[in-house]
Amino acid sequence: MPDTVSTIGTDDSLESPTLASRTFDSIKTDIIEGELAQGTKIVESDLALKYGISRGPLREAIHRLEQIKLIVRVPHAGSRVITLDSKMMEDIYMARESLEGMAARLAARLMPEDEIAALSALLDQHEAAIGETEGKAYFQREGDIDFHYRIAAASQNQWILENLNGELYQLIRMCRRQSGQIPSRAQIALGQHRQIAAAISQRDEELAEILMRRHISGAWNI
Amino acid sequence: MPDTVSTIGTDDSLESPTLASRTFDSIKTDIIEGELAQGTKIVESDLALKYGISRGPLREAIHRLEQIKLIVRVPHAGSRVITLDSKMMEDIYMARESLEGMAARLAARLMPEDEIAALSALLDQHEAAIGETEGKAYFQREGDIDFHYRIAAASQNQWILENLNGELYQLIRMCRRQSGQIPSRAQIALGQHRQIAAAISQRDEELAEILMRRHISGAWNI
DNA sequence: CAGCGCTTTATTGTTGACAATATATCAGGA
DNA sequence: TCCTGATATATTGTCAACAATAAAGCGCTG
Repeated sequence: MPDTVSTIGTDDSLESPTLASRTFDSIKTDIIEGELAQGTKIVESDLALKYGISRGPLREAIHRLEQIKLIVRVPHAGSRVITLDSKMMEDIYMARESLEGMAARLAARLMPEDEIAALSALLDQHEAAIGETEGKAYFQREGDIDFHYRIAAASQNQWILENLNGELYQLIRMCRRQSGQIPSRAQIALGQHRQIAAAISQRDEELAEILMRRHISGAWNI
Repeated sequence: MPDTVSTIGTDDSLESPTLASRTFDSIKTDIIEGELAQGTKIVESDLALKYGISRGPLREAIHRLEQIKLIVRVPHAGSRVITLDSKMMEDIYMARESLEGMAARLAARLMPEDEIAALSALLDQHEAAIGETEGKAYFQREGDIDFHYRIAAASQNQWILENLNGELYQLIRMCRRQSGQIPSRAQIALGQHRQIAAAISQRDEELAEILMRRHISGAWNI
């Protein structure tokens, strides 16, 4: 399942044109992957040394990471890797619920027919993947985000898309990856996805929004 | 109406501890106020000279402004002040609608009784202000945001609060201030605010959310 | 005269040194 | 012993010079 699945859009563009940009990507994955543990103190000189760059670009990378909320920074004192707690995750899931609900509504209004068909095909892929252990792991980790990403993109709302991709999905990925919580609800989630896709296909905005919100709030599962 | 009204929380903290921070605030208000016109090319050396600082902190300020979406920046090419178009404002209002709807729902669940009373008092102030020309101008410009801010704060959802305050309200203020569009619906808006406050007071989450969403989407008026 | 390519210029990206601030260490007194 | 205060250290904030990139200007050729 090569190309239909790589739409995750995390801006991990290979070969960014600027040092700060590349470093930003590196640190970001390091944090999400858990290589840089939660709460770790970030010392600019150390990291600059580690990545073999000067403090200037590194500082820019840190600032961007702060905006993404992967790093918390207090002036003159320093910065630390964020520590996820359940309150924060709850906040994030609620924001996501409302935003993705709206995205689903807009998608029902605006998604082109061919994209709806592609969405359906994606769900077929997922269904095929469930059952195979490898496929299952994939499905529950990254692949599933694809479904949500496509709906966000179909909303044609730049602000919602950027915030979901840029911030919320990152934090959710990080939480997943590190708590190792693999929500074994693949079958249920797939069914809900199918319902949502159906609502979009029928251009039922109201239903699409309700189903998406229920899907997110009810499960804490992407 | 001194202290009950100054809760706008734009982080324009007088005497920020760092140069970059102060410069960020300055440029931000310059852009919102229209002093720096939309689409203006930002030249780092020029601005650094203008504000009497080095390019380092200025760059940090620019990056932060980029995150707030007040500046758009293309690598190696330069940055320009954002130019608001109706599509962007529509996106923003839809995001706001969903986010503030959720905030209203949470506020209905969590807002302490005394804050609800204060909210009511605020609306009384607003009512008194309507009619006086000065008060009217104030009400329709900044004061009204106060109502929405308090609900966002009462949601106790950090993510929603930060995004509303940090980004969305700024852009809306900018749009208002520059298009000079003073929506003369003060009376209607006040009535809707009262309804929302009532729903919160009765702890009716569903209704609070619906009313808030209708208030925002129906009017494009804060 | 239009279009292409080179050279020049302006602007951004990067660097290492310096200044300012906060944290940690340690001595002294209650 | 524990707290208070000053000193020392480490870390961040700021600066000015340097390198790299992209845009502008110019001559050349068809």
